Amino acid sequence: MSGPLPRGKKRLMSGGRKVTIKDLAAEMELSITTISRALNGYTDVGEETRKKVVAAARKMGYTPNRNAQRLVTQRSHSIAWVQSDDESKFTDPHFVEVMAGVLREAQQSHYDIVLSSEISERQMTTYERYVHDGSVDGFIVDLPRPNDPRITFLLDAGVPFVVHGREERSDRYGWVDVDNYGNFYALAKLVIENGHRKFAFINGDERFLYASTRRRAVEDAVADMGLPPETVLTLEGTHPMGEAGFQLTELALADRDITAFLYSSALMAVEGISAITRAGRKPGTDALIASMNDELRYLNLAPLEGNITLVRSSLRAAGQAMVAEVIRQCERGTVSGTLIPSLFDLGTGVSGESIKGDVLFV
Amino acid sequence: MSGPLPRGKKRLMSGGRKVTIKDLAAEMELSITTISRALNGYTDVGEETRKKVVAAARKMGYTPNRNAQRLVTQRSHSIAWVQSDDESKFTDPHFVEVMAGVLREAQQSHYDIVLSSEISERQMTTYERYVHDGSVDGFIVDLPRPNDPRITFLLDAGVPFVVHGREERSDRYGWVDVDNYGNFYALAKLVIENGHRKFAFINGDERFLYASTRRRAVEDAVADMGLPPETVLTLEGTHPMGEAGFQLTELALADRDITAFLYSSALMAVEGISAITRAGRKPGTDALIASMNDELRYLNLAPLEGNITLVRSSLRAAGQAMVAEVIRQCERGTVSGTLIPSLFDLGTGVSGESIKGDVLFV
DNA sequence: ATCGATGTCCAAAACGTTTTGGAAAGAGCC
DNA sequence: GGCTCTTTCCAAAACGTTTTGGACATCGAT
Repeated sequence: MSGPLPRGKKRLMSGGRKVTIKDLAAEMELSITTISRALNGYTDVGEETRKKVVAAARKMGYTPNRNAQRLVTQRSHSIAWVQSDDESKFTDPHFVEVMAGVLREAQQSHYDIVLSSEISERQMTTYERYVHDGSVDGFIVDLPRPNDPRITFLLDAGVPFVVHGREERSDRYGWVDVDNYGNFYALAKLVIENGHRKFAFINGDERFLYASTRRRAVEDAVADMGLPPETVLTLEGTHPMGEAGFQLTELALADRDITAFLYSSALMAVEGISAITRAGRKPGTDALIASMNDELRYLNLAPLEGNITLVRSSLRAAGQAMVAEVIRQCERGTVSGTLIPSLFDLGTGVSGESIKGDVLFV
Repeated sequence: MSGPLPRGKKRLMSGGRKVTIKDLAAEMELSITTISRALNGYTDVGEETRKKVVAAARKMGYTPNRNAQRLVTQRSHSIAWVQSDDESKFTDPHFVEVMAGVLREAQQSHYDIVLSSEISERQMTTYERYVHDGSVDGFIVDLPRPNDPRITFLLDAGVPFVVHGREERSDRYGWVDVDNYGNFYALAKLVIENGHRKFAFINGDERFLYASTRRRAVEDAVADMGLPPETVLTLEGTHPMGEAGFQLTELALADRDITAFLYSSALMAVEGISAITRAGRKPGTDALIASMNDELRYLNLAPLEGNITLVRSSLRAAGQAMVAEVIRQCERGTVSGTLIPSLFDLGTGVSGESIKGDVLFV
């Protein structure tokens, strides 16, 4: 009992070769032109022939060779996402959340995501290579910094890309962003309006624009409310992890005048809350807690519900929007910005009464 | 003052075309054969010409078209990693840790990682497509289940792949794994040898092999030590997140006979410890805590140091080993398994004395 | 009958590489 | 001078598609 191995679908020609368009053309006694055009839905092939071609293609297990397609069409249907290989950034849980959105949208649009990591110094060479060797059609740029060289390069190269965030040049490129300024201005205002005269702001890494923007927003709010700059104690977490949230909160707790805590990330907020609890204070009543909530799937905020004021925004939605934007640029040539909506969930303030606030939706 | 835009490096020919090997050949008055062979380090081109070719290629900014190379060589230098789109699995922080290793190794070996997510039902179509359209050379298979259809398919297709874990067929494919059985057998034995007669085992999702193997190991250890099965209360976390660690520990705390807690993941352990603390017991003295430690970068275990027995193993190293294995299969045709080492860090037991144990390194 | 549309089909070129199978020139040897 | 061996180069084929620019009927209208 020897012979060819039984396979679910036959996908190989005799000799172990994969089925090509030529095999299909020979089998059907048609030209490869007709096969190609039938499969790609052109109108210049008869309805009956098209059906037969599609059927035969399925039967023989024909799948067009992606690299041949890419070579001739000059489009790869792939998007690059280059990560910096720095410990702090890369293992950030926020990243996974964005990625979930990126991958979902890519899958639905039949694009591939080419992911790579590279140490900062050599990152630009990776971008150059991808631009010039035709392996991707566009780029996703994450966590922009001021005057980000990646943006400079991509703008100059004239290649499609999207940035997760805005800076000076954001009218010239595609971006997806949350209203960092508006959200944190509103949060700081909320804190002050609820009677707090000194509060801590546990921020993210201010080398990144999202964090420096948030600091500016909080400081502006303090100033606009006619309070002195010392009203807010801003502490910078060099990476947005829980660890920093705990330590920085302990630092802030040393100042007994501080009655409210504003966090840049819910990940830091939960750790901060555990520091506050350990210090013998009750979050939500002894201290007002407010935070950005990026909807990290593995972070359970339910136990805190009601005791914390959150401005919720989906990083996953941002990921989806980014891929959609790059694809639009590739296929329609349009460039646009997308603001991801934020939703306010008000919690409780000092001695448990619920927070007053007018901003419910941004 | 009009004219061509100044560029750092000229990479385009007049007309905006990218520099091809033909342009380079024309410029140098050599054949494209010679250019190609010079650039690829063949010995049949003179040393002087090679130097000149390399210099000219750099000067003109020539980068070989990846898709043309792929078409003619029939190798893509890419590896696919298909994720299931299920919430629970995909947002697992352990995944990011593995990915860090995967990307680092891929970058060093000049391979691209093509990442995609797909709902379970349609996952196999994605695999089929990647196998047949030539877009990748091999696959990474994550979190295998018993009789995993992905393994069946890839084995049948005869394409390079590596699995993060072992099952019945693991002598026929490349794998990378930690000694789940050995580690958890040793941990359970340690718990029992230190005098505990009833303990909880907070396991991961037992639909996955790593978790069912761990359960088997723990149960075997209990039996081998001559104790009844009720000695261990195994609780299954449907996903290996903190949340489950908290809730399942609370469940186990209801049984006052339980004096030790064994966790499948440090992520669950920290949450469990917070539940134990909340219940008024002191981890490390009132209760023995033991756990697997996958070295998640964002998880700070320092505060627990000394009070928890950990078996440490790097998921990042596993990621690196996986990529290396797939590449070896592609380039050398060899298939092999790699066991990632584990290190025991002993903590303290009941009333604070340090844990007794003979297994220090697996 | 002729002409222009219309509906189907196809041969050949093109995409940018690598590889195969030599060719040409010189060196060394008898 | 003829022979082989090396060194250095190259023309042409091949990889598997898509696209261009027709060809060839058929059909209606003139």
